[in-house]
Amino acid sequence: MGRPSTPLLSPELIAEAALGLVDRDGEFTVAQVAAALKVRPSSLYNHVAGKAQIVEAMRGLIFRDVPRVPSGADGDWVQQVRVLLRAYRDAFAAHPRLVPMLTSQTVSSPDVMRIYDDLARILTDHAIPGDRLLDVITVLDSFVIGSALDAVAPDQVWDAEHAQDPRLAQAIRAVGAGTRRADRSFELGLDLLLAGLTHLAD
Amino acid sequence: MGRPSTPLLSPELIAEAALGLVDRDGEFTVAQVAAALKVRPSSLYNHVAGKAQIVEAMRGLIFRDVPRVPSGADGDWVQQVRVLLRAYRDAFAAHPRLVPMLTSQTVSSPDVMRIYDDLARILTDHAIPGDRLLDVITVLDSFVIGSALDAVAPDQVWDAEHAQDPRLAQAIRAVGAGTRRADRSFELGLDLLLAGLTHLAD
DNA sequence: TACTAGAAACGAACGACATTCGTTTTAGTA
DNA sequence: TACTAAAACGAATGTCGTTCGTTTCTAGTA
Repeated sequence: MGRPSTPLLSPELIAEAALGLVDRDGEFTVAQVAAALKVRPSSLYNHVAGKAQIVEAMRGLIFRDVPRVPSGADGDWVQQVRVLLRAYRDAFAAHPRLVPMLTSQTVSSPDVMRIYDDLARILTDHAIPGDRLLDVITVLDSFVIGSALDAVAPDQVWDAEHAQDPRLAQAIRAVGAGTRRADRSFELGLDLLLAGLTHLAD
Repeated sequence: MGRPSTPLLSPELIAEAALGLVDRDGEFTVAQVAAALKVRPSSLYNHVAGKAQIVEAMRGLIFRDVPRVPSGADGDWVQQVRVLLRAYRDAFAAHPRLVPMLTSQTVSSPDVMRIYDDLARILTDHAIPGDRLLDVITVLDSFVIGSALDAVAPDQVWDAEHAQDPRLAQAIRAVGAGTRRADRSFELGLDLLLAGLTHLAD
């Protein structure tokens, strides 16, 4: 009992333990996180304010390693945007079951703003008019988040049984497994949006 | 006590009461729903299996009134898709605080599949190749859901204080209030995606 | 070096909440 | 008119997040 010689907990350790549970079970309880860290639930509250804050810490975790796009990055600007959005989306896709939890609260985490900043710089440096900047970023952000949610959806959503239209039912049967399907759709949407952006830049 | 002469409850009444609470508070408890219906919490379980089912009933409620697009609808097919997606998105936007709850579970509600069916029919009837159909629908669906989530986000997300890039910060300050901003972005994304689809149809 | 303040872990307890079960009353039906 | 099932209720239960007082140890200071 009492304070240990070396701390057993930290916000990062708590977030990592919670993320492990979410990846495995799709949910987590404070008691489970405590058990994973060989600690009593009440101990967590010396490091985080509550369960919601643990979720925010997980958000920080998954975006921490999204690489910045340097000012003089190689490739044309469309390619730069493409790479950035892929990295943004991959951060979600690496922890699919976490995504729904991140949609409940919309906190302006610095880790997310950093991505917006890079996006804004690339777009304004290359032909996107300033009065459209925020709308364009919102469109791209919406698509990425929507795609991330789609990747979580079990293929049950695309259950051929529920489709009235026979061509839709057949298309559902023809398509591959979950991850590949979501990947292909994301790339298609990226192509469509970026092609549209080049027209907007003219 | 005992069974009343005329039933006080039904799945629809329960869903409507819950939706009212979600619109007002952004959340709901079973006890609150019961109180709104002048009933004890345990009574609800004679009509719905649990809280998750109440959420699903709310999903059905908001999509129930999305109009079908008839086979011989007027306007070109791009316009038909545009109208359908707007209606789909408006159904979300009418109850913003409900949207995050709908992302947790992904059940194939018939009310949603009906929208997919119409979408599939319009797209295949007009030039979208069958092997791309499901990907296109997924792209459009992802964008709509992402946009719906964006509409919930308080403008705090677009807080100029957190933006490093000065041009982003200025763009944030220049933009209007929440709802109009989300509407404009949705229309822009719609333009971009539909323009891309016409190229895909060639 | 002795002393103090605060950090960190713990145990106990609380309150909110979803859910279950047995009971009671009434509606519908053979 | 009896019987079955529906529908509302009250009580009870288990889970869960969170708070609080206590204990022990670390770090800073006179």
